[in-house]
Amino acid sequence: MPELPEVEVTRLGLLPLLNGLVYDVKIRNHSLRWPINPDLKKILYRQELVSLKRRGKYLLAYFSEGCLIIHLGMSGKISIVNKKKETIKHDHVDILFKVGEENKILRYNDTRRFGAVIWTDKDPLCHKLLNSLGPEPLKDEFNANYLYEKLKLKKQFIKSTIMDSNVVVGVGNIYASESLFLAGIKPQRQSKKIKKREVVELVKSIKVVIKNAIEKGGSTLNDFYSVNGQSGYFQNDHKVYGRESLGCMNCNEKIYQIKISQRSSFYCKKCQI
DNA sequence: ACGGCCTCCTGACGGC
DNA sequence: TGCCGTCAGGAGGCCG
Repeated sequence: MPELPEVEVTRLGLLPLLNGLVYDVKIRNHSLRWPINPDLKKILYRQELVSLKRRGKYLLAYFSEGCLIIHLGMSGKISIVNKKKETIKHDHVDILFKVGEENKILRYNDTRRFGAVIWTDKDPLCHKLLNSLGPEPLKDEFNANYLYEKLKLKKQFIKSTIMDSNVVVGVGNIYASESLFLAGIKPQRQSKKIKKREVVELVKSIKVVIKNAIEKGGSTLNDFYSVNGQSGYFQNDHKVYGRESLGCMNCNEKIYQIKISQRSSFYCKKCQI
């Protein structure tokens, strides 16, 4: 599920845990992408959750003495539950908080276990997983001049480049196809051959696509508490992703599906040059 | 340094 | 019904 918008929606959903004190940690399965620190319970005990930030698709839970870096991988979900809620398959981690008079549990579920829960007592932005990340797509540092300079050096396909988190964070497989469609650029164009005026469109498109998705996700934020963190933005709204052999929403020509670096990519041969 | 490929893992789905 | 291949929203790591 999680592309950047989903992670941002998750972050917002966790805000009610702020200022909570950890009184227990339960780890049912340590083997995520990297093994969870076996001392995590000892480490987090009595620490306060001070702030919740996001960098790309990484969720940063700052505690009094360090930071928990959480990545949702392909199938990770976080929800807030209470003690009565029974665990289901793949509920790997619970962090139990006392927030004011209430007990609240942060529950991490991840079917495929490509996600990560990493403790660091240093600045998480200096962690090797985060220290070379590119700009956030919605910030001004991500602009046409910046991207054009990056693309100038790149031989790879444009779709691969915009999905490279060292170029810009948060553009996943869906939004890469969607942004390129909106910008009128074929996913298999060589990056260095994209004209400046096309880069201007591409940057605009990425910002629009990401912003829309966050808004959609935000509109289902109420579900966060009641169900299990899943939000509803994901379903429709895709102009090309998953629409192979259907009619293009602009011109009605058929949408093609190709593989680029093993990932499905969708585009319209007529609308994208 | 770069880019392309493989990999981790579970589950859903389609074809035979 | 079952078995097998393929595919899935990520991204680090390895190799040429």
